[in-house]
Amino acid sequence: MRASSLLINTTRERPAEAELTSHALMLRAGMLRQLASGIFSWLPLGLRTVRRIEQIVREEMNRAGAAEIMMPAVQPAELWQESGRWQIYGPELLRLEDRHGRAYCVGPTHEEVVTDIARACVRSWRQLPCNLYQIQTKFRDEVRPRFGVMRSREFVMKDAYSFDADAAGAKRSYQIMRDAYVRIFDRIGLDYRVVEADVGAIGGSFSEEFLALADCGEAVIGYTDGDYATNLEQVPCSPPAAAQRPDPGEKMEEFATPGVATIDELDQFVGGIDPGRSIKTMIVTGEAGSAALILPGNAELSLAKASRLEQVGFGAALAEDDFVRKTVGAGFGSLGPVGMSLPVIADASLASAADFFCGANRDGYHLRGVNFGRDLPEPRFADLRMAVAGEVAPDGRPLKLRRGIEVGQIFNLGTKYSQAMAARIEGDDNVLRPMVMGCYGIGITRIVAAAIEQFNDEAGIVFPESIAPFIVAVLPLGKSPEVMQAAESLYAALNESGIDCLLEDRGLRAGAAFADLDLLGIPHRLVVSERSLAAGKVEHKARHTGAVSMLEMADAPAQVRAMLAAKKP
RNA sequence: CGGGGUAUGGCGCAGUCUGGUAGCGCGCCUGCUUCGGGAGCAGGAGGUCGUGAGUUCAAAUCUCGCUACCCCGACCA
Repeated sequence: MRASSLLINTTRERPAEAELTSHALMLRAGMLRQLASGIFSWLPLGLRTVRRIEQIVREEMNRAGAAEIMMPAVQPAELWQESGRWQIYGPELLRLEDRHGRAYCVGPTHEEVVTDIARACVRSWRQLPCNLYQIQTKFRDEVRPRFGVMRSREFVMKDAYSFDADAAGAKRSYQIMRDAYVRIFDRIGLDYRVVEADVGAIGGSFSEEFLALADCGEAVIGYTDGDYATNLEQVPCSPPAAAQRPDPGEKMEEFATPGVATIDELDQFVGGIDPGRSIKTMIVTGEAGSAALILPGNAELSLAKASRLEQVGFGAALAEDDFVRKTVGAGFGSLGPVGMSLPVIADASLASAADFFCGANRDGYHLRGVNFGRDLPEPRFADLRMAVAGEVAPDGRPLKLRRGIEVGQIFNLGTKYSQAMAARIEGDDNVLRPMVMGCYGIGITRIVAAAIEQFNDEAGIVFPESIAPFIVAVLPLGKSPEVMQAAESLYAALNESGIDCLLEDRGLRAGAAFADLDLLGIPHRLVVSERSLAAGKVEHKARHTGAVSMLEMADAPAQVRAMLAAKKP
C-alpha cells in the first residue's frame, strides 16, 4: 500500500484522554478514533493489525479442526430466556426492541445461539466432536469503559464452542484448544502466562486464562519460579503453621471506639494491636445467600473463594449498606462475629487466634478479648483470603505476583447450556444425553492494546513482525526521478515476493518521515536516497534493534526475506 | 450508582474569577528558500465557544437545567 492512500494521521502531542501508553500511541499513530464511550472506529493502519491478529487466530483455529461460522450480533430474547440468562445477565446486556415490540439483545457472547445451531444441526454422535468458531463484534455495556480498546464496550472477539458426546471428549477438545491458544500467542510473540482461573458465572468445571504480562493489567497472577501460575484470587493460601490455639487469657469486653471504621483506625485507637489479633468482618451475598466472613485485619478477601462457599454461592459481592444495617443493626466498620445472625465463616489463618479485637455490631463500639468457643460458637473455617507475595505456593516455592491483561480464556463448560436448551444427542447406546460443551474466547482488539503495551519505546510502537500493519516500509528520500523510480521498483519487488510493504510516498521531509515510521512501529525500514543509490545500495534499519546496514539494491527483497525467516522459530 | 473533573477549529491548550473585537502552539492550504531525525520566512483557510433556558444594552465569561466525555471507587461470562 501507499502511505498516501492510508489516511495516515499522526500527532505529536499525547491525547489528553489517554491514560495508558498503548492507548496514547494508538491515537497518536492514527490507528483508532473514539466515537463514544467505549466505542471505536478502526482506521486503516489499526485495522491492518487487527486483521493480522485475526489471520493468525483463524489459521490456528482451522489447524485445530474448528470450523468458522458467523452468528448474528442481534439475538432474540427467547433464546436467552431459554438458557435463563435473560433474567440473570444484568445491565451489561444491551437490550432493545424491534418495531413490533419484540425483545432482542446485542450479543455479549454466543453460547445460546451456537447451542441452538448445534441442537438443530448435529444429528448423530458421529458428527462429534464439533467445534464452531467466529470472529465477530461483541457488545457488553460496561459500567465504566476505560483504557481505550483494553476495556471497551464494543470489541472484536474470537469465540469458539466445542460439542462432545461425553466428558472425556470434552476434555480432549479443551486440550486441543489450549494447544491452539499456546500456538496463537506464541506466534504473536506476546509475553504471557496461562493461569488457572475462576469459572465464574459461565459455569463449568475448569477454566484457564491467558494473560499478557503488563503492569497496567487488571488481573493479578500468582506464580512461582516453577510451573505454578494461577489467578491470584484462586491461589490457595498456605495452611497456617499448626499452632495450638492459646487458652483465652482475657475477658471479653465492649469498649467505645467513636469514629473508628477501619482496622488501621482501630489499631491507632487502641495503640497497636498484634496483627493476628484484629479481625475484620465482611458481609457477603451470593446466589445461595449471605454470610459473615471474618479475616485477619491485614488480609484481603477473595470474592472468588467466597463464591465457592455453599452458604454464599456464585457471584459473591460485598453486601449493600442497607442490607447490613437491617440484618446486623450496625454499619460497616463496627461489624463482628459475636451475636451474628448470619452464618459465620472464618479464614483458616484464624484457627489459632485468641483474645482478638473485632466490631461489636453496634455503631461506635468494638470488642476486645474475644475467643472462639467461649464468646461465640466455634466457626467453620475456610480459605478466604487473597494470598500474598512471599508465602509458600502450592508447589512449595515462594509465591510471586505480577499483573496481566486477559487476552484469552478457555472453559470446560459441561452441560450447562446443552441441558437448559435441550441440545441432546443419542449415543451409540441409544440413550439421549446433553452434549458436553466448551467455550474459548480471544479478545482480538484487546490483543492490539496488550501488544503495544509490551512493545513500545520513546519513539513509539515497536510492532513484532507477526502483527505489524506492514513488515517493511520503503522510504524514498529526495525528489529525483531516479530515487522515486528505484523506490517504486523496490516496492514492487517486495510486494511480489509476498512481503507486506508500505511505500512512504507522501513526500515528507526526512525527519518527519523517520518519526512517523518509528511511531507506527513498522519493523523494517528501507531508505532509498541518491547517496545510497549511487552505490547501488539501499539502507536497512531494524525498528526493534536500531541496527543499520547497507543492502545491495537488487538483492534487498531476498535479504529482507532472509531476515524474516531467521526469526521464525 | 457514589465522588471528582472537563467541554473553545482535526489535535493540545489559554481566555471565564473581574461580561464588551475569540486567541496561541501543532496540523492544514499557497508561495519562496530549504531538504538524512518532526525546517525557515511570508501569506491564508478553518470555530453557532457541548446544549437549552434565563439575567443583561451586551454572555465563551454570570445563573439554572440538561447532555457528553475523562478520572477514582463499586462492578466486570
